[in-house]
Amino acid sequence: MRARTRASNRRRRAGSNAIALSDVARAAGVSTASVSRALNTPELVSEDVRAAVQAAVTRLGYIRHSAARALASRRSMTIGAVVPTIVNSIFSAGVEAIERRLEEAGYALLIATSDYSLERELRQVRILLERGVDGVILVGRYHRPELAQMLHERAVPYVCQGAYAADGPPCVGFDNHAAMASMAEYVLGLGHRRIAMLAGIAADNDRVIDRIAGARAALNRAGLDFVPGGLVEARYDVAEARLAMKRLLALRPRPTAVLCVNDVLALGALFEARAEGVAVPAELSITGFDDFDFARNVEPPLTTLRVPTAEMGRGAAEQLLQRLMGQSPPHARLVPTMIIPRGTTGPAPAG
Amino acid sequence: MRARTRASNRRRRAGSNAIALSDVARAAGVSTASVSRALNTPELVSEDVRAAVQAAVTRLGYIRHSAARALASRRSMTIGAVVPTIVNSIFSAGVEAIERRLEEAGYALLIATSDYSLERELRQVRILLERGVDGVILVGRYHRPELAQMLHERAVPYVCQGAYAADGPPCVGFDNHAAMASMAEYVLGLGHRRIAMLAGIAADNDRVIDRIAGARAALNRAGLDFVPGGLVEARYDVAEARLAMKRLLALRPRPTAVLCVNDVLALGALFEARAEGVAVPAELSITGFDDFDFARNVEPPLTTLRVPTAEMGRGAAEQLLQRLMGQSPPHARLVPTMIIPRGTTGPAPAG
DNA sequence: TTGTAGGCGTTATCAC
DNA sequence: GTGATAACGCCTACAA
Repeated sequence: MRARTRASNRRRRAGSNAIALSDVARAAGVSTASVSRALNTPELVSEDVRAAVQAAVTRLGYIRHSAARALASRRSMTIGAVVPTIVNSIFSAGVEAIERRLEEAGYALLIATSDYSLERELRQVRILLERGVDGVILVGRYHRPELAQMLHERAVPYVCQGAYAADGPPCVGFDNHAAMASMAEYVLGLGHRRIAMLAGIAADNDRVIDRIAGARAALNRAGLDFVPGGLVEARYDVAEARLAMKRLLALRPRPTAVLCVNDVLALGALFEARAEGVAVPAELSITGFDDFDFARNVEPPLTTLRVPTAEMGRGAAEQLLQRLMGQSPPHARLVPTMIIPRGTTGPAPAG
Repeated sequence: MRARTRASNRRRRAGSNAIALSDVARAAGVSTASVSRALNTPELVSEDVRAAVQAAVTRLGYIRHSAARALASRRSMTIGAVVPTIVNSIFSAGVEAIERRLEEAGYALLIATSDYSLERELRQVRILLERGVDGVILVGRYHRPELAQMLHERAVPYVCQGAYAADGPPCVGFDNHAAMASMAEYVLGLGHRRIAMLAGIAADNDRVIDRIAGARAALNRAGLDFVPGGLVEARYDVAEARLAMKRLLALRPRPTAVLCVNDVLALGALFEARAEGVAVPAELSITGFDDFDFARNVEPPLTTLRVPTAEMGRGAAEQLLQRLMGQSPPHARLVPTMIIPRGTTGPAPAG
């Protein structure tokens, strides 16, 4: 019965009809170790072996089994990212940049959404850890304390994106407080004194909290504050933004400027103002935050603050990769932002 | 030397300081098999074992090792999705819906982008296969032939999303040809005769090709065609759309209606028309496709065709999950679309 | 440079 | 219901 070949023997088992590395080894007439080396560290094998393995691989259509690789090498070559949502183009652009960079380095991206909930973020990280990710990318400064602990216990490096903090965990981002403060100052410089703010839901969201605080700080320095009732929150959704904006437009005296926490809200504000017949920027100035695709193309084009989303995503991926390679990149990286004055802001109306 | 405990013994090795299932077994005073069962098929173990294992798991902070599970069970509990890009909210909303459904079922989502290239899509699928995904979700009807072959060889099920075809591989989508034809008919019904089309890049893109063909077929049935020079392509980007729209607006006689292949292009067209002082819809009607967030909120609100993006995503995930569970869901599922008449369309101007 | 062989952490097949 | 134990497919000292 020695006619029973290894192939048939293999096929007998478990229903695995896939080509394994051992099949390649046999076909190439070398050991499995050599195949592994030819594939992973080709510079360590002779030209002959490399060629034979290469030929066998293509002839057999061999595809590596990454679970087995992960188990043996103790690295999954997978990175996990948890973002609030990918439907907001700010995050999706960041994720796409991350994916691109990781792909170049041979890593895959496991994606999860937190829905702006720190609780959910924690759960997602746990799942990612089960999946054996080699690193994690998060958004923002606020996280459940258990999160850092879990990551630390497993020695899984992580990078936070979108908010700069010199002291916290590694990050790539900017100072939300300062950025929004500068926008407030810009509007103050235009002569506005009755200023309101259209914010996102602040709960659990450090970016929103920092931006609100930044704007308020700038106003305070000028001896002002938001107009009474002039700080409203809305979900990141044009319809919600319009509703919230309606409340701001109903204030008397009406604010002459509305600072929005992001561009989606700003467009909602702009649409609502137009629907209500309020002239922008003659009667009312509106500012956005992010500078996404539509910002420069609406009428009038939106004054906003440019955030280098893709650069942050790529930078976060880069930093993680470097850590994974045993390097020690700068702990925190600050990316630049810039106010882009366009058509939705103008001098405060007289009176 | 028998004082050398298993723990220290374990710690000695390979740097793996993670808690393993065997540690849980020891702590709970049961076999590894029982732990595995208590975790995966709790109904097969006694109440005592279940409780002991549960306690040990939480006490030790045990996290399962999915690579090992994948290797042993031959299932990675991971699904791969390849989409053109996630920056377009149509796709990101679909991906988010997919992720949600998969999460409920305990699957993780590996994401990859094709950048609208079938070549790249094929490469990405190969990578996903290396990753051992249990299933794949794709977009559209057009794919490299090698793709189906690879998937078939490995017996990995897949579902295509966003385009309905009764005969091709399993899919969840709608008939792009018919949908765009209905939109063309709607515009014809408004009395328009000089009609143009702002399309996406058609190469490799069945959705775009079908939509163009659908519109043309409807026009043909009315004895018409696009106005000469009235079919232009643009990347899905507001700025590009405006450029393309500029060419359309320069045609003489000017078209009275422009059918856009999606909402992003339609907004670009709308912005450009407004910038050029062309009244919408009095002088020019514009239609979109998708009904994304901004569509109903711009001024005037965009007439478009609603596509149930999230439903398609969820449906695709659902179909894949059913296949994975050995069921045989309907091979192709048609989701409904609907024309949403809003403010950018009106009767053809006289003359 | 190449091969041998042990082990990575689970699951699944057997007996009991 | 429970426990041994052999895979699962690959990597990586270690030896040659």
